[in-house]
Amino acid sequence: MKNSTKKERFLLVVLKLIHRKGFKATTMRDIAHELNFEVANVYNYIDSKQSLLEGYLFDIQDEFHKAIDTILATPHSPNEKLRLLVASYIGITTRRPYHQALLVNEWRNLKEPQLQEFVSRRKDYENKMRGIIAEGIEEDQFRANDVEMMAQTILATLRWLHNKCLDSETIINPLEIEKQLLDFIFTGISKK
Amino acid sequence: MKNSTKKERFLLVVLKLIHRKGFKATTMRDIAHELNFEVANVYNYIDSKQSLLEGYLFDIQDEFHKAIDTILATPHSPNEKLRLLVASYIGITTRRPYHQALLVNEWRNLKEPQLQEFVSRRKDYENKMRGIIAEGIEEDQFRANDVEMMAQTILATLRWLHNKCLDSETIINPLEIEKQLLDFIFTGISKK
DNA sequence: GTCTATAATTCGATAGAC
DNA sequence: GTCTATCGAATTATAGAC
Repeated sequence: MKNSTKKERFLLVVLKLIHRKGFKATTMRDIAHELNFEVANVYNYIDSKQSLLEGYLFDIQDEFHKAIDTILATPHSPNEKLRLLVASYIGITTRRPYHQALLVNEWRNLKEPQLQEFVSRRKDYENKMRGIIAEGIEEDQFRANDVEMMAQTILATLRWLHNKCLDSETIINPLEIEKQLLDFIFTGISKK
Repeated sequence: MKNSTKKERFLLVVLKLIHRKGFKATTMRDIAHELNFEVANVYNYIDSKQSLLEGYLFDIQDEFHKAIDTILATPHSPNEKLRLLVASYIGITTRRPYHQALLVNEWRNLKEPQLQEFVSRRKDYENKMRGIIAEGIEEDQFRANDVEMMAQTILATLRWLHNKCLDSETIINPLEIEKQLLDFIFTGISKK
């Protein structure tokens, strides 16, 4: 039983290469060299350089969307939903840090109409997150601050995580990260 | 009295163009077209496309370093130093959002040896910030969490700000942002 | 400082043989 | 699926006239 196809191995090797060099700076020749074959062969696996990027980004974006939709479908309190959302975000990031790094760093390299579709879908995600926060404020669980800024600030803390996953020399512990991040988001840095 | 030289106006126009299109995607032809003259003329203002990026990045990076060094030289408590640091970060970002956006989004496009110099200097900044946090933990002002994660998480919330400055249709109020962000960083999202 | 013209290189992608 | 060979376009940068 093989647990990954040839194409899946291709995609992972190239993903790491693109992460290292940046999407624009990674040429088809770089990709071919990394796989020890010629440029023309790359086109056995993909249609174009652009479609390669699109594949990575919409794939990981979908995973984030499925996660938030699952959480929204639960009957939990806003407080608990936000905790679940943070936990799911950390889970995806620790499982697929290279995809997440690409999502954060390279989405600007999409071309129309994919760029607009990507931004629109991201906006959907953020709106759902704002919904949770707004609900929490209504129910007096969260402080009544600017909802948009709250959502973006929390997302900013989460969008940094892939760096820790990829830089860290030791195996990281998602549960430990989850604890620390939830602690920070919900009660801040002050001791009391 | 003119308050900006011809070169300064050139740099600002090009900075906004690069912010809009991305550094790699912005060609010398794009720059020339934006300024209504020919490609060769661009080289009257700059030596190369790379040196243009280096100029922007090290300029704004310097401003951040001067700010943190000024704060470190004060006799304030760690708590107060961190508040001042956040305030200064917000100040720089609201004053120079395009530079800050470039700093966050395009530093990867530096080439060696400038890339290494940039990363090294950024590490210096982060170390100084960790110092403030570690001191605050020692003095029992901050919770004893992972210092590195605390620093990076706070930085992540700050590194998002330029988006708000540049996207917002209304004039933003730095003091209002400062209040909200300090509130979040120090006491989190929870009501109580 | 502005232009035309072009050098020198690199890029993504394809044709066609095996 | 893999190769050689190459196309056509785009790139940064420079030369030299005005």
